[in-house]
Amino acid sequence: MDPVRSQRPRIADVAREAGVSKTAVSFAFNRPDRLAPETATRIRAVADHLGYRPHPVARMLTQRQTMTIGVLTPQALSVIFSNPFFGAFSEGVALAAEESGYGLHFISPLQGSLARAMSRATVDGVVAIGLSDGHPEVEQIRQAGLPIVMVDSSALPDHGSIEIDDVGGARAAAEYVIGLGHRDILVIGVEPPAPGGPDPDGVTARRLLGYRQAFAAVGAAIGDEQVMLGPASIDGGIAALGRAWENGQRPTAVLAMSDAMAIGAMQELRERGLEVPAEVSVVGFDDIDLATHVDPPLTTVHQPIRRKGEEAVRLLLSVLEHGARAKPEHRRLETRLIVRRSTGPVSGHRRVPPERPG
Amino acid sequence: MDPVRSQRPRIADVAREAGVSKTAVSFAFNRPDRLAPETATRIRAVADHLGYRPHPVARMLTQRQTMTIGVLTPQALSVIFSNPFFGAFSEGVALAAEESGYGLHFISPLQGSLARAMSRATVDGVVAIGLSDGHPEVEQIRQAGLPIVMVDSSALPDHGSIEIDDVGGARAAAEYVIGLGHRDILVIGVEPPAPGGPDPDGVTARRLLGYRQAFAAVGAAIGDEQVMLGPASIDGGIAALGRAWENGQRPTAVLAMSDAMAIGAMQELRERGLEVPAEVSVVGFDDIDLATHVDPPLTTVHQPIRRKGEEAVRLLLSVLEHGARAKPEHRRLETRLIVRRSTGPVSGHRRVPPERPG
DNA sequence: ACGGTCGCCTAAACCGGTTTGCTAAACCGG
DNA sequence: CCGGTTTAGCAAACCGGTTTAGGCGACCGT
Repeated sequence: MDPVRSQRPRIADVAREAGVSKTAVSFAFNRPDRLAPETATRIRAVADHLGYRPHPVARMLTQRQTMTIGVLTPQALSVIFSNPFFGAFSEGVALAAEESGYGLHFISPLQGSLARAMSRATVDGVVAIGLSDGHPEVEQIRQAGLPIVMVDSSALPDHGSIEIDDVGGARAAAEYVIGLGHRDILVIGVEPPAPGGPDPDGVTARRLLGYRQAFAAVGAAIGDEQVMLGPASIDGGIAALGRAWENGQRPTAVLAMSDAMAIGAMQELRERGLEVPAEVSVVGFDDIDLATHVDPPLTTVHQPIRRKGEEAVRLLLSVLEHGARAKPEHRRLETRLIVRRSTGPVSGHRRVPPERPG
Repeated sequence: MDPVRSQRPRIADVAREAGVSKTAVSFAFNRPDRLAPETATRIRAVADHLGYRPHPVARMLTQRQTMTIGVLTPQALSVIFSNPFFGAFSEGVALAAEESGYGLHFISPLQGSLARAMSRATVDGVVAIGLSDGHPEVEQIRQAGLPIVMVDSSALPDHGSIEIDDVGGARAAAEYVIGLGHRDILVIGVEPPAPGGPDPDGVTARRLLGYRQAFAAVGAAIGDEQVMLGPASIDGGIAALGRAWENGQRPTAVLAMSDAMAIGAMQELRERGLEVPAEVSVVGFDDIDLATHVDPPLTTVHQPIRRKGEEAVRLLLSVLEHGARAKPEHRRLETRLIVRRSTGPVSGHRRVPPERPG
């Protein structure tokens, strides 16, 4: 018949027990200098004895800050965590957040609705990755007055952003295989999150542009049938390469927009009896840790994934601390081609002539 | 001279603007049935026009729930995200959380203090992975009245837990290599998070026990010099194998407690001119996705990583919803050996005789 | 005309803290 | 002994919502 009144001790309980006011208790925790030393000590002792901890939510409410930053992803976390790229990005984010004493809250569509997830989230600011500008949630966030830093989406002028040189990186990759003599190419790309055609401004579009620029420069074109999209995972790469092959594509080089997909493609090539790089060259993108550890080590376009996460957080924190007066910064990080052993000169002969034999 | 009074519209603003009470506005959002339909519509229109969203923190405070679950890790997120195992585990956690409408908050030591991080965190419950029982934070969490589910630590009776059969899995792995004729073994283990000796109850200890049981059954023993610890990553595996080799160990089989480490070990073996599995067999633990994709595909002990995350969350949610009256459940998931191609019979001869030649 | 329902809406209390005046006592120099 | 300054602590307002307990008028049956 006694349902344990008030599970958790409140500040008033401590105050009563210690024979002081709530204010005193609050001071004992937050501004001990405003209390006689021994009073502060005594209050803390009572609090300890009662097992009292200030309720974090109540504290957030009065202080108007949560000491938490949100990581916003347009895709479900359950799919995004399977991409090693995201793991590395999160490392960077976590590093910067932890060292500044901020917690991390991952925000992804709840029951299909990113908006619903956003309105529940208690964060001081948001790092959004891969969220295209048009996305309605961006508007919602701005209305909520939350600072936001966009990663990998072309920037809106009034919030910070971190980008990489996607076009340049892709172009470098393509130029390299062109230099090796390759002209028959297959592009394996990352499917945009929203099923509704590639977002015109997305990563995929920018990298494709880079590839196309390089080929255009030597008078070649990349047709749509040479571009295969899929999810950014090893299995996605396997599937994409498989589909291309079934469609009759017989490239001498594969340009993948993600290392995970490149690794899948290599594996599927081997499965089909093709040697990498002797018969087919493969280039990835991202330079995830794994890229050096596969066999053969993957030629790929390096981007500073962890640093991207770190800088995004630092940009956000600078806005949080200096108020919105710091005008939004747009930072672009470099990419560079890393040549390893998954690429080689085009072989003089084709084992399986693509057209009529003889 | 007008610093934008009240950045964000409050419920009182909406009430005034719509000419109703705060209560009515609240009802318009939460219990429209208690209002005349057209009143509710009008209020919502006004709210919309003002760009009003209920403040999530205030809402949390009155409803006494945050709709958020915490994932507690004793290590910094910046190190833990580099382990593919954790990515897969998070996938499972995210899947179950998202489908129930819960958000995810990752809790890791802030500036070195897990306790500080915990007291800031606004969550309804906690899934703790790899937190040994003795950890003082467990006590803190209980005092805070937060439900908790422990993953991979031997259970305290009064909260739920998810475990796997570490001992059995390790024993199966060891028995298998014993059956292949191997007697010269190297164990590569996961270094416990806290630098202070292996926790006697941790995963590492349990798996080691399994290995030892199997070898004891054939009258062999695994000496301490045959056990090498390191961080659970590819590089950790490389380093561990390297160190063992420098110490003069010449095993014919390597038992690793993590696939990432096993992959690193394989790579380092190849680096040193040894063939896997012809000259040295390698067994992993976990069966991460990558295990099928390396060359050769890795023989390993499978554990249902994603399901572990899912079930932990479901256990937690059932406590959250049925109150603490549901008595804590302890669930143990199965492990099983998956034989792939990184293991083979011990070769009859040693290329490099370990002792005096001839 | 009257008591009883019902439908719609509100005032006030509450969630659990922090913060802003303010008061009363102690201290201090002259 | 007196006016002024510190010091220690308090009451009350506030953060931004939700929820309880009614109030009030319209409608209804008699």
